[in-house]
Amino acid sequence: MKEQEYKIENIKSFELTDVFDCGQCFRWNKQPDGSYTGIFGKNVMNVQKCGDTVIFKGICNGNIKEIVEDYFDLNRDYEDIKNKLSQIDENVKKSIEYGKGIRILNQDLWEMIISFIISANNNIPRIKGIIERLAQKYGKEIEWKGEKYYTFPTPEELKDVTIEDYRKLGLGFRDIRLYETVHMILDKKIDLNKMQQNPNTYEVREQLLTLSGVGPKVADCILLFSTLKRFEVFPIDVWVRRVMNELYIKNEDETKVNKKEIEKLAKEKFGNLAGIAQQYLFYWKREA
DNA sequence: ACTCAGGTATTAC
DNA sequence: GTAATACCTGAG
Repeated sequence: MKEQEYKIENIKSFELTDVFDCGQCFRWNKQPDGSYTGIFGKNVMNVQKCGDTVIFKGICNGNIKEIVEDYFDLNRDYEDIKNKLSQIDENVKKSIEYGKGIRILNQDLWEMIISFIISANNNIPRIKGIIERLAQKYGKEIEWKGEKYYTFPTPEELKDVTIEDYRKLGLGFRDIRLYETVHMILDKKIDLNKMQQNPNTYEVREQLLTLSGVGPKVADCILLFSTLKRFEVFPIDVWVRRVMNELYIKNEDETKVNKKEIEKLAKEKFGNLAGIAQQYLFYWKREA
């Protein structure tokens, strides 16, 4: 595989920090020069932005233009989405101004399932560390510019990994959950290809919930951030609960806010764009 | 020492 | 059904 490059001029709705630090991905790292380098599938890539020009550079398993357009969701009109959401109210509008460069990546379904199981009751630096060690130990090495990168391990590559092995990687109590889910998928108790084809979000969500370590929040993150791409879901974590309470519900104790109430509110206000709205609100509240 | 972090599974009313 | 409780780990 040789290095390829792809340049887009006058790009809209694309800011590096917004895309990579809004919480949807775990394997992109900021470089000293401000660009980001990451690995997805068998592609190792660096992304830099100068003015309104974005340059994608890396070694790709295919045509870089096609790969980039798919992964970065470039064929979706985020300007239109932002305009629609901005009309809801001033707070949503403000959150969109803050995270105006967000794009929801098309990330591998399997990788998202495993990554978000690891994310439960955990913090981002540690989540990233665990995923990196997992890839380093069980994924395939790819070298680029003298640096080594590791693909996210496939189900097959995790076939013989034991619960103890996971524990050694620092997974903590999530070790058994990961083990069980890996084997449920290997045994085709859940067929990810079929899941990918199923347009019924409710059914897919129910299937995800049968996986060990996958509860409502993790299921919704998988639905939103993977290639399943269901924008109508609304993952509720501590930050989203906080921002929704502050903006709309105004309960004294945010921890006591009912999830059903938040879900209902999100559906009423954001409809089939709830997931994207969630991302702007989450990022705004967490970073700002 | 102690709290906290992208929740989930288990147990108890 | 809904409400409490434990849970690895490591950074602050």
